[in-house]
Amino acid sequence: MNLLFKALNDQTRRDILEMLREQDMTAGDIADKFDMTKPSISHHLSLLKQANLVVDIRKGQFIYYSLNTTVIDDIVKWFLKFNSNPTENENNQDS
Amino acid sequence: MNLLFKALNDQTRRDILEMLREQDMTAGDIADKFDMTKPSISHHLSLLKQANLVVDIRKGQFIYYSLNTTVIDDIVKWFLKFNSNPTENENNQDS
DNA sequence: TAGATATTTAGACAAATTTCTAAATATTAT
DNA sequence: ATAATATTTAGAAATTTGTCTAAATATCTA
Repeated sequence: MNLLFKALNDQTRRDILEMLREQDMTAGDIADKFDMTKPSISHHLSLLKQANLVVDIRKGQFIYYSLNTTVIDDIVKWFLKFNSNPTENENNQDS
Repeated sequence: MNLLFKALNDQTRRDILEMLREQDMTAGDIADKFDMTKPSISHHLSLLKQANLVVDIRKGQFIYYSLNTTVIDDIVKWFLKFNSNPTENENNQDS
């Protein structure tokens, strides 16, 4: 969970995920969409990869990045815990 | 979204959320659960509050913290985008 | 009012993060 | 082989973050 939340804690990386939702892209094409150097984007892609949010496949000179949505399922599960009452709780302090 | 992901990007803060899922707690009681000073916990609570993930209510000397689950709905919605194929326009948000 | 308790605010500092430039690696084409 | 293109790695600088201690604020009680 740590790497996952860390990867998501950056607007550029979230933007990359949203772009990859539309279609797979090469590292260079991704970098072209941002006002940022290629090494910086490469670093962001590395963090997304560490979190297993994306997968990369080399095709010749190019490296294609694509979403891995199975991790999304895990994180959604983590959040859904908070929407179900743990012990049917109205054990709250009311005035 | 920025404050939200920022708030979630810390194990201590995620632990606090999980504790508040069970029951509302005072700042002091929360701090007692961690090997960390009260000012540090107070800072974490401040970030959770900025993200609107928790709400605080003073009762006398004590300040009670409790979860705000409406924000969870928003973030889950953000994630569920990634589980529906954009080009084929399939909507699987019901669950 | 004074003292005790609960909590936050302020300021400092080390560690982590983001970004850059320069250089390295991998592949393709001439 | 050499050059060109695509991408990553390395190292450095600026910023942000997490934590601490000390001090401030708020409330309760004797």
